Amino acid sequence: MPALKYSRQREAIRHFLMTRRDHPTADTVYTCLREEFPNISLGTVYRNLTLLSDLGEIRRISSDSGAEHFDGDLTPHQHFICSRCHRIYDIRIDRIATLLDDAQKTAPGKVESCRLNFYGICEQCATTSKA
Amino acid sequence: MPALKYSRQREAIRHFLMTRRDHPTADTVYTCLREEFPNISLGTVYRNLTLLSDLGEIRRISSDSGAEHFDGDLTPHQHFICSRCHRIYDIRIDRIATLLDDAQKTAPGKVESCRLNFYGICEQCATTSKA
DNA sequence: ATAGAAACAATAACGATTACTGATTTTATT
DNA sequence: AATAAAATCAGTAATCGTTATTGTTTCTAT
Repeated sequence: MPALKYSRQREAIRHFLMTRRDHPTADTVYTCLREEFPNISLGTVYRNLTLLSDLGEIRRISSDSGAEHFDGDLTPHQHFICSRCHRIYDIRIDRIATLLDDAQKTAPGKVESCRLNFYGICEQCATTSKA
Repeated sequence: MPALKYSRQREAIRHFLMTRRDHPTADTVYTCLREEFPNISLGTVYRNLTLLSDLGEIRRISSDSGAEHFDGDLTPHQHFICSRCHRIYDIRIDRIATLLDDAQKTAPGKVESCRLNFYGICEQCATTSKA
């Protein structure tokens, strides 16, 4: 692990994610940051997103359906993903620790974390489709 | 939903997945089926994998780290994914129904299913890295 | 046997991500 | 403050997984 050197771009990416309640993709981060850094590169965004998530400062959400999403909220929570519009909502479940214990009983290795996504149709899609 | 017409390729793909205990990617399916169908196309494999998972006859596993994996085992189970070698192991957790109920309490929509993956280092990787 | 529809093989196209290159910024040292 | 080494950058090309297209083959119902 090489020493991290400060970079304005990385700080901006981190800050951007912290202030968002949704879960942007790399491309969204890129597009939004171009206002502050008109010639930031998409490669820079990807590199720093990977860096930050390796450091555990942001979370990576594999939402399935194309691109990965990123989450600056590190408090323990899960996601409800709408199967129609693919929006990602935060939800909170207790008992995650118990889940990990349960899994450890039969897992062929040391269980370190879990990822728990729920799927369904969100209220917004449910109401609009009734029309 | 158009009527499904029989195809030898699709049956072979289904059968292949049923007889595997690991969780092959589309590319693995493709490579292995080429022994039986020397000029099967990768597009055919993808199309039928999508078809079968839409029909609910196989499961799609978003393992993160590149390609998607497919699982012919429909019995309720979860996966333990090694963060080092990315192998996917089956594990079984009860209480999934309870989880869905919990999620429904705060979810902004109708919860239909969940995907629960556990992450860690598998025993095989743990022992080999000690060397 | 035959005609229409669905599935096919082959290949091109696509979107997301990574790798490469030479220029710029940061940091440590004078 | 000037400078040198190293990390990071912007820009771009390349890669990878997947999907779409096209003209041919295979099913299935008549």
